[in-house]
Amino acid sequence: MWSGQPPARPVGRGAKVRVAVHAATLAELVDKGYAALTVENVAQRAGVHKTTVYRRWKDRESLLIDALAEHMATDIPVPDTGAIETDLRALARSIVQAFTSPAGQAILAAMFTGAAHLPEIAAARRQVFDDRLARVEPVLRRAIERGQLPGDTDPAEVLKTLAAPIYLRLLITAEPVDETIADQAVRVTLAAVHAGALRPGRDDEPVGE
Amino acid sequence: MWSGQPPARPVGRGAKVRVAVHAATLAELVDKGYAALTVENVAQRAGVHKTTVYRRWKDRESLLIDALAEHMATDIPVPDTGAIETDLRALARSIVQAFTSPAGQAILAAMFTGAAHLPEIAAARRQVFDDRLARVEPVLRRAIERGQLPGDTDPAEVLKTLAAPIYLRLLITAEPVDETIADQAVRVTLAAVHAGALRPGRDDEPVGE
DNA sequence: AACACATCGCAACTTTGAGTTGCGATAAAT
DNA sequence: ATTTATCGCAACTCAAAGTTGCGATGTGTT
Repeated sequence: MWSGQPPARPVGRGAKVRVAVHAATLAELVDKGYAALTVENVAQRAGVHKTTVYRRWKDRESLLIDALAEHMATDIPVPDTGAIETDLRALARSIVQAFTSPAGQAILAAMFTGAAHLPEIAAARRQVFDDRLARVEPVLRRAIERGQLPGDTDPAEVLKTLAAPIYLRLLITAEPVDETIADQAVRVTLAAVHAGALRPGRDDEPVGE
Repeated sequence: MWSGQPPARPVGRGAKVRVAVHAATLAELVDKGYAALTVENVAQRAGVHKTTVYRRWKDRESLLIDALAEHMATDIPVPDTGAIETDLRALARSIVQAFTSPAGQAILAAMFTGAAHLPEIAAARRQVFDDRLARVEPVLRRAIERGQLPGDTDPAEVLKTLAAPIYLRLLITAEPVDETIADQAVRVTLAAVHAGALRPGRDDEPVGE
């Protein structure tokens, strides 16, 4: 939305304001929460006037989405240890670590429970997940080439199976989430893979009837 | 919060207002969304004045929480077919059906993505999940007694493993959710159970190192 | 160094919805 | 028929979103 070419000549001032407001937005989000996130407070914290914020961002939601999107754009490490078990464990633990810090909690709340009803943030959320999926897919491909996973394993399904129990605890049951949970997710995922339950497009599998 | 004993004598009028406002709240939620849910609109839709709403509920959030809690209090069917596969499939499909209707979508959005940051609704959400867990636990107990599941299977873990991939798709990846997903969740869960990955409190299990 | 122009600060708005208060009207139980 | 809690109504206060016009400031150019 703001990734267009910068206005012809003066490119100097905008960048600083941009990062200052982004930082202030996330900071306010972390210690006030989404509900109490006012544009005035963000502006004041950024050392900038309210009007300036509205000149750069359409409204409050746009600002928040922009700040979250930029924060989420940090690359995640893609493990390559030579064994699928340790690779998956690293992935699961990185999810856990990303969302258990105080900042992670606040961002999670805003990202997945705060402003989620509007289509833009839903799209952003989906895109974040898709990006990570694409980035991590080689891990599964290599495991298949090594013969550690069945050849018809669906990488996307594996990663969803890995992530799902973690997000369930983060978003719904609100249990403490730690490496124990991550490791159990790995065990469940590997059991499912080796049982052939994560192959693509198999809607005709027996389920018990 | 409003389950106290009714005021001594006149108990007639309050009940009708209560259900009317509840219904109006959910109706407004469904076709306007959480963001556009105003007390005035709810009151008007319920054929009641704004002030009356504020006399019964502390604020907007309390009203919404109360309405959602009452709606969620409907009992879900507890399957008992004699086979764990069909029991689990029925459970998974009931989750899918509960949240794929238009009303279910709106309620999901409010319950898990709309007003989730405040502690009361987080508690309500957790409680709803715990309730269903308790209600459904006999299904797993019977399966263990029948010898269809290992004796040290953790019922809570089984149900979380069953529900997690469905919620992931509902809340994060926003994929279409149908019986196909439910059935795959069953396959994954059964694979995990039979591999012994869903036993209680086993933090010392090998994961690949 | 001086100019030009975009951006910023500032104050004064409008609008909207939350939540409150006092009073008169209404409906239910006795 | 009377009592009493509840409801309708209007008139508030308050906070935050979002807007506008103008003067001040900083940035890149000549």
